[in-house]
Amino acid sequence: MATSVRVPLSRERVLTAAVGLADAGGIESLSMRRLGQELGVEAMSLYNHVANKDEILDGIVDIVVGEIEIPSPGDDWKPAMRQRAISARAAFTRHPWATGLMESRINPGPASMRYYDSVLRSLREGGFSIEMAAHAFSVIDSYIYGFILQELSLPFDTGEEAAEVAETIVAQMPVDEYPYLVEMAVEHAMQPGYDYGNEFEFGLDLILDALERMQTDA
Amino acid sequence: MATSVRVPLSRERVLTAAVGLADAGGIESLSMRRLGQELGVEAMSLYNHVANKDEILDGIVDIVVGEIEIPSPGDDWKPAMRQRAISARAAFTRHPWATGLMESRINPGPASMRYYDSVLRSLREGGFSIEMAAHAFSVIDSYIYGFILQELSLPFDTGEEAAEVAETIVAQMPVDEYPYLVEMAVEHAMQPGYDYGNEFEFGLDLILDALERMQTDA
DNA sequence: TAAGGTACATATACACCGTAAGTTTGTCAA
DNA sequence: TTGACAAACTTACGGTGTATATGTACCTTA
Repeated sequence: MATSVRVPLSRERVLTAAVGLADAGGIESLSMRRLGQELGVEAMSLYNHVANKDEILDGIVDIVVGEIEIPSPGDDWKPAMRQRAISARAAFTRHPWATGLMESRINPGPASMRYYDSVLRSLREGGFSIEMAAHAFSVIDSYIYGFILQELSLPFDTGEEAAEVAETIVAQMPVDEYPYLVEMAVEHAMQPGYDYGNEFEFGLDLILDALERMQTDA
Repeated sequence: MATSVRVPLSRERVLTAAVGLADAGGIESLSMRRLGQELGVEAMSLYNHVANKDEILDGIVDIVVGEIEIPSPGDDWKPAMRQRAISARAAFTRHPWATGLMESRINPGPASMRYYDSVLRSLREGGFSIEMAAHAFSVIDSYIYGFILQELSLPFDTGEEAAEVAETIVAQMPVDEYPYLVEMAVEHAMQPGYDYGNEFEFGLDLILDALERMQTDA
């Protein structure tokens, strides 16, 4: 009688729906009840496929990390690092909620492991010693996540928006108390064509060039 | 009869207690009810001094930022940036919960404004153009927050702990699947004397040196 | 001294949250 | 047909932020 084909739930379907929910309404809109609803199921049914909500959070972070393009064997380390940085920023921009989750998530999933391993491989094959590879990994990764974190905490998305927001903020800011902040806002952030996102590649290249110099000098 | 002197609640007392609660039990232990309890008051009484919980979160982030040593007028930009980076890391290490809050907090408080302004002043007085100051600010800040974020997401605190954790992780890791991860763990992180925190100054100096070179070359 | 206003603490209530425990249902093998 | 098992559902508990309404203690002014 019931012609509807029962599509069974699965860990994968749960996680995919969770990513969709977080994308649509932010991480705070991801509750077990809403997630169940999204899947046409009661909240408690989800517990047949994941141990608890923490496991869901770990899982969706790993999904986002899995979207980052990883270096292939044989790639030159410098363009490879450049590319993976840009790809990481793109992934976290698509899923802004994932950035804040990084801090609280302890258990790396398989995609994260593969990601880290391929980055280290790229550096080691590029001639970095173990210690220098650790240095390079740390500084590049810190920069990537830090930049994304800062970018996401800005109260605007586009350059035009930035100018508007800056204008209203400056208007109600005690100018003589924060003169350099005002200067930066008025003479830089409020200028036409400004886009904070453009800063990303400046810092990235500064770091990559410095690492390259350090490597060739040694 | 009642000899107890009534100490009235205030926004400041609320925020201070909130910082204490978050320090003691993490940010998820900070609830309005527990906070009221801490202050000997019902949860709803807090709303006479703060608009809502978000305002508390904004407020305690600003308190943490206020603990960062800021450059004084006249300081050389490079040691000033170095010092404020180290001081920022120390502040966020004392209050780890604040790092994750940075992403979700939009409204900078007075301490944050003063902090940003003094950093910009240091760079501008150090000879950076507005554009270069923006570049430098972005790359240094991104690095600082990114590093802290990474450091906090490590599942260990000390070098010895790191070695232990690495050992158990590697033991259950498919070695041939993540060879470079294993190499890094065994030949670096598990070595005596290892401490991820030492990476901080390497990356910091790499960035500061690169900025200095860029400035003198120009 | 009395009256009125203001500031702030409280009490109650609502809609949500994660999840423990127990019960029912759907599906497939014997 | 029966039995077993997986997976869905139901109910319930103790927590969350906060809207609303209700005291209550103090200060100001007459």
